[in-house]
Parts: sequence; C-alpha cells; structure tokens
Amino acid sequence: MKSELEQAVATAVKDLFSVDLSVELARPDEQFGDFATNVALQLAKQVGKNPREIAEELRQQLVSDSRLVSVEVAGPGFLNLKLSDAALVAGLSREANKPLAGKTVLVEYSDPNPFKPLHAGHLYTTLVGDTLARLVEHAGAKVTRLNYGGDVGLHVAKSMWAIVRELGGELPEKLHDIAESERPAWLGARYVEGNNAYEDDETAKAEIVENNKRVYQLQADADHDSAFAHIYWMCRQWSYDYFATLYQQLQVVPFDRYIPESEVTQLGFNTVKEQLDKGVFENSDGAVIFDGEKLGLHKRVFINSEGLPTYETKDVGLSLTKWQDYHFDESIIITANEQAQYMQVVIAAINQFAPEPAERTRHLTHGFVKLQGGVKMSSRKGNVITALEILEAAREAGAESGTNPSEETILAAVKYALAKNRMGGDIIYDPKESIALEGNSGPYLQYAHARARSILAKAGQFHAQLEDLEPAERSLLRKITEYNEVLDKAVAERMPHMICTYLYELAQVFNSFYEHNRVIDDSRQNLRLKLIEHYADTLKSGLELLGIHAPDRM
RNA sequence: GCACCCGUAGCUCAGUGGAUUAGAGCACUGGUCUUCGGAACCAGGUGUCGCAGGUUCGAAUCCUGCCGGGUGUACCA
Repeated sequence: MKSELEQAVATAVKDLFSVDLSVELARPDEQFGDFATNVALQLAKQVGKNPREIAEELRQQLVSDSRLVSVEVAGPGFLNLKLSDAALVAGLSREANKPLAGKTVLVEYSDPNPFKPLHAGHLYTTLVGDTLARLVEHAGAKVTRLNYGGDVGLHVAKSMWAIVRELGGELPEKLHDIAESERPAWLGARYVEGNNAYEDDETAKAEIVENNKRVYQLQADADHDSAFAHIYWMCRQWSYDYFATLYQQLQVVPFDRYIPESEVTQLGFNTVKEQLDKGVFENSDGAVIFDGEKLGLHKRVFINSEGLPTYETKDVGLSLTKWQDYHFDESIIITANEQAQYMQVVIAAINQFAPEPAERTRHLTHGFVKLQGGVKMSSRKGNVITALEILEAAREAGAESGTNPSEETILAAVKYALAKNRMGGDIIYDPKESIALEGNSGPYLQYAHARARSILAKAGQFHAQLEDLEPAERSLLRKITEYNEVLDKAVAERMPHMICTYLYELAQVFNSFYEHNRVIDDSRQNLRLKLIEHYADTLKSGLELLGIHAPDRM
C-alpha cells in the first residue's frame, strides 16, 4: 500500500508541477493520519511557491483517490493522508515484499577459530548473522550461510606449543585422558598459555614461530601420520565438535558451508604472488605488502618475512573462493568492528585485480558484548566472556527470578537482548533484564503471543470480515499493517534490530486494545478475533525471523 | 599523531533531515479492574540530545572544530 501511494503522490506532483520526484511516505503519529509526506516543502524552492499552497494543490488532487478518506495540509506544508478501512485491510492481505528476489547473497558470520573458545562476540555474530540471513532470505534472496575460521596461523601455533608442553611432549595418545566435556575449556586454557608465552618468553616465541611453519607444512603435505599432526587434527576436531554442539543448542539455521582458512590459503597465496609481479603488491623489508596509504588506508602485510601468508592473504583467497563458487550479487561479512579498517585494506587490494567481488562485498561490524556490571574483557588474561557464560548467566537470572523459564525462553531472552540493539556499538548484556517477563524482552513477546493464541483457542471457530472498524480496532490494524514496511526497511539497511522495536510496539498496542475492549462474548467478537489472529501471526512471523520460537502455550 | 566507531532521561536503549509535547523499557510514585492468561492497563519526566560554531524554511539527525570513551594504525586474527 505504501509504495502504491508513493506512486500516486509522485504522479500528482508530476501532473501539477512537472517535476519528477521520488516520494517517500513517512509514518506520522497516528493522530495525524496513516502516512505523511513533505514533498510540498521539498518543492517550494524549485516551484517558487509557498509550500502550503503547493500542499493545498496536491491535497485537492489526492483527495479524490478512493483509498484515502482524508488528506490534510498541516504545519508548514506537510500532507497527512488517512487510509480508508478498506485500503488498510487491503494492505494486510498482501504477500511479503520480495525486494531481493533472484539475488544470490552470501552471509558469512560466527567465524570462530578452532583451538580458541567461542566468546560472547562470536555468540553475537552467530545470532545476528542468523537473523540477517533469515531476513535476506525472507526478502526473496537465495542465501548461502558461510562460516570461516582460522585452522592455521599464529594463534594455532601458540595453542599447539602449549598443548605439547601440557602433554609433556608430542604424545597424541595422552589426549585421550581428557574427558569430552572438558575439552573446550582445556583448549581455551592452552591458548591463553601459548599467548602469554609468546609475549613474555623469547625462547617460547621462537618455538611458536617454528610451530607456525610446521602447521602450514602439515596442511600442505596433508600429513596425518606424524605425532604433531595427530595432535593438530584431533584438537581441531574437538573444536569443530564443540562449535557444532553450541550451534545446535542455539537453534540457529545450520551453515551451508564451513570454510577453514587452510582451504583458501593456497589460492590467496598464489594470487598475491601473481599480483606482486603485476605491481599490486610490493616487497618491503622482506615482506609482501599492500600500500593502502596511497588510498588513505593503512599498509598491511600479506606475506610475512618468513614467507608465510597472513590473515590478509587468506581473506583474498576466501573472497576469490566465494566469487568462483557462487558468483554472488552480494557478499555480507559480519565481524567485530576492530576489523573494520583492516577489511577496507583487504577489499581495496582485491579491488585492484578482482573488482566485481570487491564491489559486491559488504562488511558489517559490531562492538563488544559486555556483561552488565562485569569487568572489561581481556583475551590476554584469558578472562573473555564465552558464549556459554552468557547463556549460563541467563539461566542463573532465570532461576533467581523464580519464574522457572524453559530452555526455549532462556534462548529467547538472550537472542532478543542482543538483537534489539542497533548493530555497531558495544552491547551491555543484562541477564536479569533479558529474562524479565515485563519490559522489552524476548520472554515478554513470547508471552504476548501465547496469550493471543490462548484467546483464539478458547473462542474456537469464527468467521469475520474486517470492516466498519472502531477506532481502537483500527489502531491495532494500522500497527499490524506496518510489519511489511518494517521488514523492507530492515532489509534495505541490513538492520535486524528494527524488527524488535516494531514487535514490542505492536505488543503494546495490542495489550492496550485488549485491556479496553471485550472480545469474547462481545457483539464484535468475531471481528476482534480476526484482528487477534492477524496480530498473533505477525508476532510469530517476526519472532521467527529473530530465531525465537513463539509457542502457543508457556 | 592519524584513521574509524560511539556520546540521547538515574540505568539500558530506539529515533540518524521534518512539524503540534525528543520517545520506550527498567527503577521510583500513585491509581484501575470482584483477571477473556494481571507476565495487564492508566497517570506521573525541569533530558544543556557531549560542547561550540555553521548549512537549511526546518538539525538529536548533515558539515567544521573541540571534549570524552572505544578500536585500529606492517609482518596477530
């Protein structure tokens, strides 16, 4: 309905003033109407008339539109449009818009590294990525969910160093002594040790640098026989198992593909070598670099002076692999914002020799996830908050609240609390608030949905036409019809949090309606039940985009 | 130093060119109804929209400078 009306206003502008204008209707406060436009103000200078006069001319033309019951000029020259009930109802029955129909979109998120714990930031990208992928899919795109992680590189070398030390030598059989449930924590502790040793101990540092080469070598040789390789592959598998368990627990849509760094390293390495000859990269102090400073960015090392590829080069390989395998229209990558400027350099470098994938790549970043009242995270000290600790905090808050929330409600609490923030800044996660049954929380919305379903179940079968609406009924319907507009905007801006803001407002409008209007055993029962059904369906649809189950009973 | 992100109510956040009162939640105060699931509803805000300029008919929103916080700034990811 919105786009049709925008078209109608644009046509009126064209007819009256011979100006082509792309009209954007806004949602004003309900008392002013259903839609509003400021075109008269925009046109004033160009047309050379007072904006109120322009608005008045437009009003006279638009008022004959059968979809509108009133058109008013307000303030300095705004036009407020009010829809007829029939037009409002028509907006309801429409299919979801498919702005991305026919597009192939890759979404890369989560990106945990084997040998390291999955921390709160990974939890956030995992969940927000899951939501974004669902949203883009809902908008009609063919979506491929990708997960990428560093199974080679210095961090692995650090872990391997500490693992071997802990085992008392390259003794893979000793790994069997570690209970399955303890493996993630055990590996996490080794990473911290390796990292500290690298910073504090010169001998250890030299050994770690050597380990780094050995890990690349065992990948290149497909070595599955040496003791060192046995340890490597087994611990890598432990990490993968642990990630898989966690994803299952989070009930996210399974990834279509997991790409280990080792899989794209060679392509990246060869490409950088090739482009070095063509002058895209240059030699500097024994390393191969891209001089981003010429573009106002940073210089970054792609192949280090040991002759090993860095993360940059692997990202080149990843980008080209994605392009070769999917020929995407858009490739979305979600990472922490500490990688924002890094990624600009990598994309700028790729743009020199493969402009298509570079231009179609969109990097979205997010801040840290912190616990309310918690200490600042530091990976060096090993006191990062892990994904499991966030879930555990929610569980504890649930237990303390005395409401005995189900595992599904705990998930809803965490997912909603993270999703409701605009992506970009740091997030303060408050477990108590997230699990609370009142306020802007996941459990509140789950309850709102269950309550509506319960009313419908109690009423049984009914048939109704939505017509001759009372003001309160109309307000609820108006809010429900905003849903598709919200989704369009959330997709266009790749901002899933808009769904949360809307769903909460929707629930508030409903609760207010329900408080003041009898439904069952009222003369308007069936019509109101119909509205409630639309409301519940909308709520459920929105929650599902957020990966939150909307049970009929709680 | 330079670059990027952020700064909105006591706290956590929406709002990122529009208007008649800058909005929610939490917390706090009072009230409603002999509950259609009260996990509700209604009422209660003197907020320097970090500060100062500028652009605009119109700025929390855009531009410039400054202040404060975070992140990055060549061989980590």
